[in-house]
Amino acid sequence: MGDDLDNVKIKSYHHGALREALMAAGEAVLTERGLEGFSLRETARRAGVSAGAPAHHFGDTRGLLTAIAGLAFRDLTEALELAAREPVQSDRVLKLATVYVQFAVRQRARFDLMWRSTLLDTENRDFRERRERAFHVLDRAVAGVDRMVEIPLDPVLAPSVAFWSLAHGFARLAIDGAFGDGEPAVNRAVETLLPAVLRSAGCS
Amino acid sequence: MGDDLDNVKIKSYHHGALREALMAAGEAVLTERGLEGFSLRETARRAGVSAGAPAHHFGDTRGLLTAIAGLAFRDLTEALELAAREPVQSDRVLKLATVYVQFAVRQRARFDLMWRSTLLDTENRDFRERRERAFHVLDRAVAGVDRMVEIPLDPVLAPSVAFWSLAHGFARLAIDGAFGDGEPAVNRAVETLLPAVLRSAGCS
DNA sequence: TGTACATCAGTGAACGCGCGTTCACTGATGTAC
DNA sequence: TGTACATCAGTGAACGCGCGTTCACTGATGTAC
Repeated sequence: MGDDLDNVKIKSYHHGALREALMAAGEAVLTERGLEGFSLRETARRAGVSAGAPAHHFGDTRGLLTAIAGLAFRDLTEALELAAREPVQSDRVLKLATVYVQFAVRQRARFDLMWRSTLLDTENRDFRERRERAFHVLDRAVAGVDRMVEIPLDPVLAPSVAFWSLAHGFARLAIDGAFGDGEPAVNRAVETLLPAVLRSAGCS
Repeated sequence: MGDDLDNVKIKSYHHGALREALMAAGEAVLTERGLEGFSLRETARRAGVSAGAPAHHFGDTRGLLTAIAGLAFRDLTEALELAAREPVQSDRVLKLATVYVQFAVRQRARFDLMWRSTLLDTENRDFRERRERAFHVLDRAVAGVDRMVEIPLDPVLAPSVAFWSLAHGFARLAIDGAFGDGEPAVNRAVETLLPAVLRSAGCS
């Protein structure tokens, strides 16, 4: 049922949009099995394609994972940009942090992947740009000014890096069960503890 | 050379202290290969013992990793306790954060392991106690009071959790290359950026 | 002090597993004339 | 409009790998009498 509609082009030697299909399949595998359980073969299987096919589009596993991580950074940037529109500074910071932490909690495997640099090609231009952009949005929102910085090592960036570290650390601790195991405990932490934490850090 | 001394008891069917030897070997594997590259067989090999031997002491891989993680938490607690002795509040916080971040940076694989709960038996009593104790030391040092809390979800703990998140997030970002790749970049971040970050967060 | 016996802590061989990658191949597509 | 040909995007079988765990076994240790 529904097969007729979905399989209008029942089968053809060439897929047409395999690159996108593989990335989607890869994200599905990540979601279901977690980053530790990821496998290229399983991803190919889900995309309905042989195990050798991905090589044509991504070279190897690292290539595919890097592409997926890049997309995740783009999504995070978009979510942060939306939160950055908040006109009141104190509310903005809380919103920004909440968005960051929610992103991590709700899309755990993708978030894990974004930072597991041993599995990624961190020299990849696209990846680097997208990661950089995420930090810039965050920096602009926190500092209230627009500036161009290559690597966040300048002390001028301290407030932004402080906020970033806080949100990132809270997200990781929540994900990794430091505030209790299971979804309910994690949600409670995000809802009640996170605002208190931001307040006590003088962020609002 | 030296073999005579090291192998006084050249070989005996029973090892005598295999449990400890396996944990040490496991830590060596972690250090050399990283958490992703860990393997039980390799650990047994290094301890000079058959692949089946660890089962007698740890049950399975998870058991061994949990024991190693517990030890890491104990070490972290000790390091934090030392830093907590600092009498001046502002210096204490900076010292505490530095110790936390240095621990993560210098013993990356162990630090990774401590939080990779999918690989650990988080129900293990010893492990839970040691993890809890690390947070307590941190809480006491930051809040300046001694209190008993089970799970850090109470808003009263907000300042401690804020500090914890900040240190944890900074450590992770540094480790994962967000402040630049390679040891020199990471060290520079810890030395110059971290103090600035703490200052801007009103921690000193 | 000696002996029987239970228990403990190892061995080593085998099992089955899924993995990533390679490679000669072939079917489909697009392009030049 | 038709044809030859290059290029592209797949197949599927095979390779070799190291892994964690199991299990019947055996050597060593400790204990009871």
